[in-house]
Amino acid sequence: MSERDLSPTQQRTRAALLRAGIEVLSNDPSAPLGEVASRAGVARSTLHRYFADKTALTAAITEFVTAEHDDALHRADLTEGTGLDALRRLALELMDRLDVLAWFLGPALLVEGLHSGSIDDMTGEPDPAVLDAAARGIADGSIDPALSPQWCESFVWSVLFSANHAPAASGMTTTEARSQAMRSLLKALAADPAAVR
Amino acid sequence: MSERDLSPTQQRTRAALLRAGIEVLSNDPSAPLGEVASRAGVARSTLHRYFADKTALTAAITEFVTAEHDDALHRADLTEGTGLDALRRLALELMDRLDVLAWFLGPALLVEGLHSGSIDDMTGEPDPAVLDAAARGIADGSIDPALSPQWCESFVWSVLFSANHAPAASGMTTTEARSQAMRSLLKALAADPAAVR
DNA sequence: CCGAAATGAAACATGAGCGTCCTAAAAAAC
DNA sequence: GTTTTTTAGGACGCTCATGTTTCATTTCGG
Repeated sequence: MSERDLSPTQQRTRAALLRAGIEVLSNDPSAPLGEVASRAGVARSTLHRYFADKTALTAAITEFVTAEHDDALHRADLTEGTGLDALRRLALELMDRLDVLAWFLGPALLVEGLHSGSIDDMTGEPDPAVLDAAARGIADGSIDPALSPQWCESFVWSVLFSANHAPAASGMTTTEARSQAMRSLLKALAADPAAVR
Repeated sequence: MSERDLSPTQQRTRAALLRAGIEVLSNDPSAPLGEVASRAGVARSTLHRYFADKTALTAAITEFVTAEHDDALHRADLTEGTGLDALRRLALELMDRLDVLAWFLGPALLVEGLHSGSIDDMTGEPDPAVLDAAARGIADGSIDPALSPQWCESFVWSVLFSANHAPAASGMTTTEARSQAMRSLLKALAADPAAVR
């Protein structure tokens, strides 16, 4: 009861609402629903016709973003090549979806809107595939053995966060931020940082 | 009208409220004020006696955290030594204050609670002293010339963010996270990453 | 121990966002 | 061009956090 069984028209408005929800709620999780609606170019009542609750909206958004994340994970093909190369491909894929994945960098880290609003629930998403790739990288000598797989994953997201906010915060362009982010990421993770072109 | 002219008793409750405010509101900026009060072990009316508005509370918190940040900046003595060493000292000082500086890593980045709640207001705090140190590091050959000063600063905060959340997200200890964070930071920024012990 | 200061607890009015519902208008499908 | 679908634009009651006020109680200072 989430996506199919919708007319083409409905699918587009639904998609617009999800996009708007990500844009608005990523910057201010407590923003009124009316703001999401107007951002989507839609009346508040219409939003409510597609998503009953605010929780229903956030759940749908999370589902949507998760799908995008899974797609990135799939295309990165983490089981291929050295561990470092896998994480490099992953970071590149994730960067191409930063506008959507901002959802994971904003409210999801703090509120984790799905279930509860409680404090200290498991923030972020420790993905086993990423942990495996990092562990493999440490084993195959491509990733710095002084780093733990958990840190590697956390660090990847940290760099993505910076790459996403740096353009707005300081005055650098998106491409500048991304290239420097990739360089910083690889140098930090590599067992042999000098080999980073 | 902010801190002095307070009895010792009042100073302690005020400090407790600020601490509680940081703890609670950093994780959920839209948390009820009653939650802040109870966290401080104080009645909601008492909180309101110290801070009229919610904006007054957040402003006082920001002032308090900013003071702590300035102190870290002072102790780091950014004008001393190479640029990379300066940033290293800065990161260490900031890490010792992560519990307080979490305020800058959470709501302040998104809501920037002081003035408006609008979107795309200047997120974060581009500090000229840090930019200068980074620029000096690039000039003196200690910092990777492929990185811009703006990115260096953004990256420092990014790593701090990760060091703060990694323990909760994955299962690593605080000391693990901090040591790996420092290593990652230095390797990424250094012009000669191999020289990082 | 006693006056002053500080707090706890509760009641209260207010406003904002939410969720529901309804009707006329617009847009799409045929 | 007509029918069906989808939307806009409200009105409405509800909940909840907020901010204010008052009064009894506790704690502090000398």
